[in-house]
Amino acid sequence: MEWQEGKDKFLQAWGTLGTSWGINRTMAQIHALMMISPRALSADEVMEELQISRGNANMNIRALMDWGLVYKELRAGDRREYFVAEKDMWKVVRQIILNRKKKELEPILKVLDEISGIDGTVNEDAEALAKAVNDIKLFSSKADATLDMLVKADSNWFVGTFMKMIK
Amino acid sequence: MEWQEGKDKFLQAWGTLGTSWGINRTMAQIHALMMISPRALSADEVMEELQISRGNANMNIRALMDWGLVYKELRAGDRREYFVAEKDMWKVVRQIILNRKKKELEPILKVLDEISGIDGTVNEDAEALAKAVNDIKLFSSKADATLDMLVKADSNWFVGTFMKMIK
DNA sequence: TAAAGGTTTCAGAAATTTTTGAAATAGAAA
DNA sequence: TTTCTATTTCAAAAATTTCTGAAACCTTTA
Repeated sequence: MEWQEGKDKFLQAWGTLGTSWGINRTMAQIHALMMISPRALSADEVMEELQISRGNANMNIRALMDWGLVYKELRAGDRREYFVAEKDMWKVVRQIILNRKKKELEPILKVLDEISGIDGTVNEDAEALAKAVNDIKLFSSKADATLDMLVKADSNWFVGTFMKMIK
Repeated sequence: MEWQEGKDKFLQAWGTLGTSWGINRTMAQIHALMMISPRALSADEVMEELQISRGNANMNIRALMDWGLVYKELRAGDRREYFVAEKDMWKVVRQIILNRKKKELEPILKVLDEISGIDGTVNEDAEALAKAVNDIKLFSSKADATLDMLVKADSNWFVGTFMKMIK
C-alpha cells in the first residue's frame, strides 16, 4: 500500500471513530494528522492537508490543545505557530478519560445527588426512581474511582496487571 | 424534592449524557424513562411522557431493543406491546460495551490491519505513519482484550477486584 | 508609528442529524 | 372477508452541529 493511500484511510477512519464518540470529524482528523506527522505542523499545513477553512482549523486546534492532546511549538525566527500531537497512546487515552470524566461523569453525579433527596416511600413510582438513582450513583462512583486509578496508574503497571487478569 | 421534579431532572440529565456519547437525546431519555418505571410502558405512554411523535418513539424503542437494553413484553388480551428496560446497571454497561466494541473498535482494527501493510522504510513520513498505526494497533488489541474480560466477568468479581486495586 | 504577517472570532451558510406525521403495512377480531 | 387497532416506514421539515470566510485583533519588525 502506498503511503498516501494509507494516510487517507487512517484519517478517514479516525474521523469516523471520533464522530461516534461525540468528537467532531475535523477535530479527530486534525489529531490523526498530527499523530502521524513526524514534525510539527502549521495551521496552514493542516488547512491544506484536510481542505478546511482557517476558522475551522483554528477552532479545532484550540479545542485539541484544551483537551491536552496537542501542544504548541514555537520556532526561533518564525512568527508562525506549529503544533505537535501527543503520540503516546496511553497518554492520549488518559487525557481523554480525564476530560470526559470531568465534563460528563461529574455533572451527572451532581444531578444524582440532588435527586437522591427524593422520598421513595410515597408511592411505587417514587420508589422506582429512588432505586434507579441509587443504583446509578453506586455504579458511577465505582466507575469514577476506577477511572481515577487508571489515570494515576502508569501504563506498564496497568498493562501488566491487566495481562495477568486476562490470562 | 417532588417526584415529578426529580424525574424531569433525571430524564434531562440522562438525555444530555447520551448526547455527548454519540447517542441521541431521545433514545437516552426513553431508556431513562423505562429505567425508572416500575412497570412496562407502551409506545403511547412513552410518546405522552416525552412529548414525541409516534415515529420517533417507535424508531428509538427499536434501536434500544437492538442494543439489548430494552425488552418487549406482551400481555394476554392486549394487542399493544409494552417495553421494559434492563435495570441492572452492570448489565446495561455490558451491553453498551458489547455494542460499541463491535460497531467501533472492530472496524478501526480492520482498517489498521490494512494499513499496517505499509512500508515504513521509504521515508520519514511513511515511517511515522507505520509507527503510529502499530502503536494504536497494540493499544487497541489490549483494550479489546480488556473489554472482553470485563464483559465476561461478573459484576461482583469485577467490583471486588477493582476495589482491591483501588484501595 | 505604520505596515506586515499571523491568529482569533463569529454571523451566516452548509451539512448533518433528528423528528414529524401521514400513509403503508400487519395482524387479530368480528 | 372486512374492520379495527396497532406498528412500521420514510419523505419532508425542523433542529442542531459544523464550517466558512472575512473582519477584527494581536505582535513583531521596519
